[in-house]
Amino acid sequence: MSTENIRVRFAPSPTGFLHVGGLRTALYNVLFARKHGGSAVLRIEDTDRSRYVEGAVENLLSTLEWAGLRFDEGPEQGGASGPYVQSERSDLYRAHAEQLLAEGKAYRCFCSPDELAASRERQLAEKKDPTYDRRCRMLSEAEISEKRDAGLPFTVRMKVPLAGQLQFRDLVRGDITVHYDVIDDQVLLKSDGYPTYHLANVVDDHHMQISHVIRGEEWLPSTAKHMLLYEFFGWAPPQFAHLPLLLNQDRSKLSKRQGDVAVEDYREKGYLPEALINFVALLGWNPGDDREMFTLAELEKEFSLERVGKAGAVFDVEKLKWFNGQYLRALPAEDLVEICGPWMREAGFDTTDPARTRSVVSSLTNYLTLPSDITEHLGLFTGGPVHITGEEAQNLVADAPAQQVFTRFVELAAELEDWRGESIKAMIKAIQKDTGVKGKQLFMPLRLALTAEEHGPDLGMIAELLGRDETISRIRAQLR
RNA sequence: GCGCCCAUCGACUAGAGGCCUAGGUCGUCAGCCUUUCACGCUGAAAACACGGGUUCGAAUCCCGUUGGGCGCACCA
Repeated sequence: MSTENIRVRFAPSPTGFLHVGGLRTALYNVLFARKHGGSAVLRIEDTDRSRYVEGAVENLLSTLEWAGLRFDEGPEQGGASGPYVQSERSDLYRAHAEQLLAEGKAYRCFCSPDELAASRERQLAEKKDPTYDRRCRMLSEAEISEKRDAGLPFTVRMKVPLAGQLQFRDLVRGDITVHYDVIDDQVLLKSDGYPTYHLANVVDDHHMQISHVIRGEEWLPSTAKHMLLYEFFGWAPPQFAHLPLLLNQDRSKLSKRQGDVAVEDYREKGYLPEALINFVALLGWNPGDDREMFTLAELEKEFSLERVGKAGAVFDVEKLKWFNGQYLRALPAEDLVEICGPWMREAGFDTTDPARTRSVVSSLTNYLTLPSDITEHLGLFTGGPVHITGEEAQNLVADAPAQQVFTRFVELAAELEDWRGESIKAMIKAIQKDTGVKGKQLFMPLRLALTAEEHGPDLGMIAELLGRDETISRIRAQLR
């Protein structure tokens, strides 16, 4: 593939939060740009005033930054093709609509939204395809002037050829053919003067010199309209690559109501950006071999559109969790402490002693998929009397061998020189020797006495973190 | 309804006519490791939607069927 002047864009509309599908689209765009030494442009598509959401742009930017995706041009960093917010480019779209009007490639439509809606319903009722009947396309000059003089609001529609077909090549799907007779006379300019997506994205992609349009498959059917517009304007179209959709468990387009779809949701739950990126990168793309763990930098080297699949991919949170656990466990201890800290404090755990906090986190690392999971295990190290529930467990602690172990434990623990995991374990070995109790009979009562749980991290570590006094007191509490 | 697109284990996927007794990963199950659990390790079950072609030979090419998705807004 030619590498000169590769320019791609990610063009979200700020209607709320960044969708994970959007994240993947942004990722693939950035990867493609980096791979080919090109530029990644971020463009805000906010031409729908009615869907404006306060703070959505800021949120979008901060989320992309969190994910580690950097753009070369955009509303924040600027660039030679700005402005990068469509609502600030209205004049440009209007001028181009005027040009099409002047050249007879578009026409004014005075039909009101209500009329159109009624017409649509009528057609649906008659089981016909809901298409615009093009009545305003036949308007005479006189009729047009009359309506304009009357101050009737109008939209600008593109004049789609009545017959024939159009073909274009998609980088992931190959040649695609669309017949003109199924394409509506698409509205290009709304009556409020703002452009529709179709006009704005073509005009902007051209003026921003976008070489490759990498976007979701939901745009595939309307790409024909875009190709036609390029033709109308006499511009060379960019290359298109339509990515397979991200799907719910039931294989419908990934949406809310069926789990989290906002990147922010995952961020708040404690997923690491590295894990999300790695996971989402593999939804529709693969390196061609068995590797699965990829950093952003590695992806930038490996990515290619040729290896993007065509079929939709189900967003499987289970695998995302696995990735997150992998990345969490690979983290340096200090980083993990930092990440888990807020969750621990929120759960009421005292993290003022750095060494102790670090030990607690380290002992629990293997139990974590999400950093918040740590709160479920903190009880092991917090004060208070231990309540052993369950008949079997209670019997185990009350049994003679256990009592022997406890007695000896208390004796030795009081004299143990340094209270560390290793030496505590050695001490337990000594207890085994002294009492003759071993294996499960030895360890389980101790574990129960200290934590009331049958499972958990290394006993020596737990005792160390509990501290000598607390450990002894808990064992004493079980003495009969 | 019409149009476009898609179709390999439950999920993500490898596979570009013989290398396929269909490979890897998540999940599931079993074993090992461990005082226990978790982590880790080893192994197992698990898929080419169906029907026709083409070919000496098809998961791979063609056609059809079925299934699924998306689109058909003065939303993007």
